[in-house]
Amino acid sequence: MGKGKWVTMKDVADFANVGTITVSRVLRTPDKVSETKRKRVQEAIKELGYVPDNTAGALSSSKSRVFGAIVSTINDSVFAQTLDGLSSTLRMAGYELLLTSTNYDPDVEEDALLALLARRPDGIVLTSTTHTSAVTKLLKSVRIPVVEIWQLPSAPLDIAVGFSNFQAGYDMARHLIDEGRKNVAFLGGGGAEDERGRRRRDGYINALRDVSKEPIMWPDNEQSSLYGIELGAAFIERCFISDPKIDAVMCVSDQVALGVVCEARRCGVKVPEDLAISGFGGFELAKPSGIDLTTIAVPGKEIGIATAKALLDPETARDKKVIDLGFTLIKRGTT
Amino acid sequence: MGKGKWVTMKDVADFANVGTITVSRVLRTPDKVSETKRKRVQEAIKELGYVPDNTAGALSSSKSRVFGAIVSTINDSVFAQTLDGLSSTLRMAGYELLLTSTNYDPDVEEDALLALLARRPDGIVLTSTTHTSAVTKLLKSVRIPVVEIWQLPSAPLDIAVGFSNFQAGYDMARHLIDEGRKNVAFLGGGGAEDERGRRRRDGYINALRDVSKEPIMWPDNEQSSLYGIELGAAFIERCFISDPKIDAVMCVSDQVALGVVCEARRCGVKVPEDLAISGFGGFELAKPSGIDLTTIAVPGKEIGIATAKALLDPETARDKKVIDLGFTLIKRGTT
DNA sequence: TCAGTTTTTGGTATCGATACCATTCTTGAT
DNA sequence: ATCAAGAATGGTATCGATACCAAAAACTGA
Repeated sequence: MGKGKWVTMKDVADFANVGTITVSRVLRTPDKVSETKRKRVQEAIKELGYVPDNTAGALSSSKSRVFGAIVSTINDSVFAQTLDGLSSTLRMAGYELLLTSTNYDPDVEEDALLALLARRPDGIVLTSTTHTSAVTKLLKSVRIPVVEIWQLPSAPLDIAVGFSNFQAGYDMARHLIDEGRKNVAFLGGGGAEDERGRRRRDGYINALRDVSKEPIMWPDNEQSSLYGIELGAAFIERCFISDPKIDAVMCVSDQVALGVVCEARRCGVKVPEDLAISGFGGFELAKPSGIDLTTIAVPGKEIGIATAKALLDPETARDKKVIDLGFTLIKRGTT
Repeated sequence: MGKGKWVTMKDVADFANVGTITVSRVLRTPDKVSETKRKRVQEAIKELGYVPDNTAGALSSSKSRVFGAIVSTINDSVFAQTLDGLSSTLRMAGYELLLTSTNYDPDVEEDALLALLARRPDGIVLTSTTHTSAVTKLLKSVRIPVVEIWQLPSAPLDIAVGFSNFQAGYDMARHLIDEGRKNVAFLGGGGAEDERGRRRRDGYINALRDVSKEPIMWPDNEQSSLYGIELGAAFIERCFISDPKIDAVMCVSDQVALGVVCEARRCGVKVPEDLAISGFGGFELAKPSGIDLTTIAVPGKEIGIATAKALLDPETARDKKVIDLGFTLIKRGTT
């Protein structure tokens, strides 16, 4: 009890007058132990304040009961939902999550992966779908489930959980066109670091081509340092004002759309009469927020939960390989 | 090379014709090995694709090179910044982060802590400062650094890194009063789950008392299910309109403030003439966003970095025990 | 009652690294 | 040339659990 060292399984076994293996069984397969001994052991555990040592267990069973995740950034509310769903589902099953972020740097991904593998995780989650060749090679050589999430890759390494960003972009563009908009612009998504946003933009481009329209994209300069709300605000002033034929803008994210909506209100632009606005992400900008934004709701938490299930039961998940959870286009007041 | 089993240190040693311990030293203390052997070992490592097994290392050295973090929720952009800073700083030092979220449930915290301790982390990070007695007892008995972050506790268990929410609330209230506002309201922060918000509200209450004013708090009903932007939007309609003497509102968060600003614009309320608005959090609602919100910027990332340093060098950190990183009141256009 | 199962239990080897100690090899000073 | 001090290297025990196998106990049906 806190002599500076941890209580070991042997201490518990001696205290309860059983073999160590019996203690182990009480913890892992309680129904294989007689009730008498089970109770005695459980009391001993409580009495001594025993906390099992998983590192030792991992070594001998080669099951770490830990999963590793490499995310581009934690700093994104939709990723965060996924992590929340993932981590809580895993913990209920007795697993933990080892988390690393790369800040969108593929070289970091390689380092991070090596560091994770050194912990011998029972599975790996990746949010990026483009990897260096070293990463791909490593992932193919390990015999653990690898789940790529969010963006569905064309050729999954193992299992993929997510939805099609391309389709999301396509559907939203079609929605705006179907609403009678003549000149639909796309705002954001040009940055090299945002692969998912680019896919949505590709979907938009294809939708416009399908109705023989030329896409209008802003900012055209890929170097633009604006993002989020600021980008949305800048759009009104620097693009919409100077190009008044635009009657709808499809934003790469809800954040951006929020900026557009607020700035439009400030400048007296009527929404949706003068300008229809749509976002992407779908979180808390519904009617009661006063924004009432048309958007695409993404199953962030569901992706986390489905990923956890795939990790815990990879065989079943591999039957499908690609688990498409879809998305929901929510029409609200801004279109 | 992927026969289904991992390459072990012994394989590398045999390949390079050295003892296993030499391989170990090449990885951990390279300058204690002669250059000849070091190079030979490094080549062998690359050749065989050796990835060290940290679970084994942790067992024999009783250093896991993993830190555990228990956060209330990942789903909060300011926490996320901290996690980003924490995780990247730790990884540069060769450590990883084991992450668990409690969803604000103290009972979950206890479970999560036990699960973490089973992994024998080298240190623990907690975002909550109120713990069950079982948790406190456990944390006191372990001989590893425990860092409580964000809200500075009055009696830290070990080390604390953060800032004073009370002071932040106090300072912002004083700012509004100094700007000549007569009736400053506080919006949000009543919920039992949001301890930090409550502290800010306490600071606000004290500031008003100091100038002999009665605090105005909304929603008074603690059960209100509104939060975030929606709460902000609701304030205008349900509180401000019916109580026009209010000339300033101090919001518990930037999210809430954003809702107020947008809804105020929509309803034609002049900001800041009719209503001054302030937020809390300080992220990307500056001038270019079109919102230009007065707020308190919180050193989210710095907290993460300082926490990492404290974990890596607890002795130095314990000299201070409480590391107050402060905050910055940023006056902008809404006040 | 007894052989044949099934259930419960424990002993011992093992996982893959590091700690500790002992040994060998350098190096430099005398 | 010799010895002492220090650097480099390796052998073996060890960390704390689980796997595997074997033994003991309990149960079954004829």
